[in-house]
Amino acid sequence: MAVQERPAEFAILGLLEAEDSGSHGYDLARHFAAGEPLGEILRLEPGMLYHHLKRLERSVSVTSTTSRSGSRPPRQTYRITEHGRNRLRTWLQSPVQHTREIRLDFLVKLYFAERLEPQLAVRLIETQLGTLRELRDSLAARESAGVADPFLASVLELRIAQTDAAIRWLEQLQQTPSTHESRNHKAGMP
Amino acid sequence: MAVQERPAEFAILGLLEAEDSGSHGYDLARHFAAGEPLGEILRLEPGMLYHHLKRLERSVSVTSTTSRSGSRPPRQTYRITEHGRNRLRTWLQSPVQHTREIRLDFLVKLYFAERLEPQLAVRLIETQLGTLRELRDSLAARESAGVADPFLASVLELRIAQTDAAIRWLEQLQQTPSTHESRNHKAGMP
DNA sequence: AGAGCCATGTAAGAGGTTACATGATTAG
DNA sequence: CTAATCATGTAACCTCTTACATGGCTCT
Repeated sequence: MAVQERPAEFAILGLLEAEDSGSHGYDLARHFAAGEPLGEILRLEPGMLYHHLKRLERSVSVTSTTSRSGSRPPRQTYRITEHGRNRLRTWLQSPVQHTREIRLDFLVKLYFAERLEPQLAVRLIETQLGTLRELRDSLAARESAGVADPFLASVLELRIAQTDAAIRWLEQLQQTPSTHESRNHKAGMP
Repeated sequence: MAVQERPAEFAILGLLEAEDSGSHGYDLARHFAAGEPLGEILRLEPGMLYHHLKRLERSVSVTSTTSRSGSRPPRQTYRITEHGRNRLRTWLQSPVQHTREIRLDFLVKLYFAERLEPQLAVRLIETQLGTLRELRDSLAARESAGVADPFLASVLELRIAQTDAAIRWLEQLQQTPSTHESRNHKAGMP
């Protein structure tokens, strides 16, 4: 697995971006539970969630403040930083490079792009379509150039079929734009 | 990742099944290098290869004999055992349960089924088609039952599209049967 | 009083990546 | 003589999964 993917960390950043007042671990955890839309594509157990929060703090993408309300156990309230916001925005604008990443990485990007700034989602779908079309064309070129091994030919056909399916799905997304109300839409992320 | 997947170990078993006289690590490694058909779907670095061989030996799926030929460095020659043969055959007959496993696990199964016993590949394609069609139907049922969240509806549509693409690819495989000569075809695995 | 929720973690271990260690032999 | 190939591993380091530890609060 390539270094620097970590859709989970960007998902956490995305949740914090939508919460001006910050959020704490247990609160964030609910979004990753079964039944929640985000939980349907990305499951995150408490252990890993708290681990990611520590990592994000180390990379200065979030800051935390300890607060005890009454006699409850103390909470770590996390807020996204300027640096975190920049990383998030860059990530949300970058299409995934491989068809297999559509299922997880791209869906997470789409989820937050739609919720944070619908225009971002429109552009993301466009650039992702461009990337996948290039990929499809390069696969098709390899196929028509002739593949010696019949097994490898099948593999190529599978990849083309999966990529085409993703392309058609994206085209359909483009035509039936999200009716999602941008409840958390802010004037614009920096 | 679920326990007990390890397509890499079954790939090693598959290679050993085709070599009556056994094989050693460095020899096996060549099959997993770039350029080789197997290497196109499953890359295995030396470190992991030797690690898997040790594991397979511990689980009595293979046995090893040390042999030094001349003054060369001593080789560990590995041979598949009866138990290993049974595990391999069971694995080759089991369809994968998720669409995302088509790209790796299923392709490895197909690769070895075709090479070891073409009839096995025919049956594997059939049962895999059955599994994927059931999956597609259950996804379609959930879709027509109505999904509240529009984002989740998109996710469902993507999964259906990817599953359909895999189904059509398998149907095409079925119609244009492998012309692969069963060079290593034996009377039949036990 | 007990169940379950709030809240944050640690521990153990499976599994993988990358790089390097070692040392002999063969090809140019 | 130098580089590549043969041959087998170890070491360090990530990531993720699963399970559990801790302790207070709230609801019935």
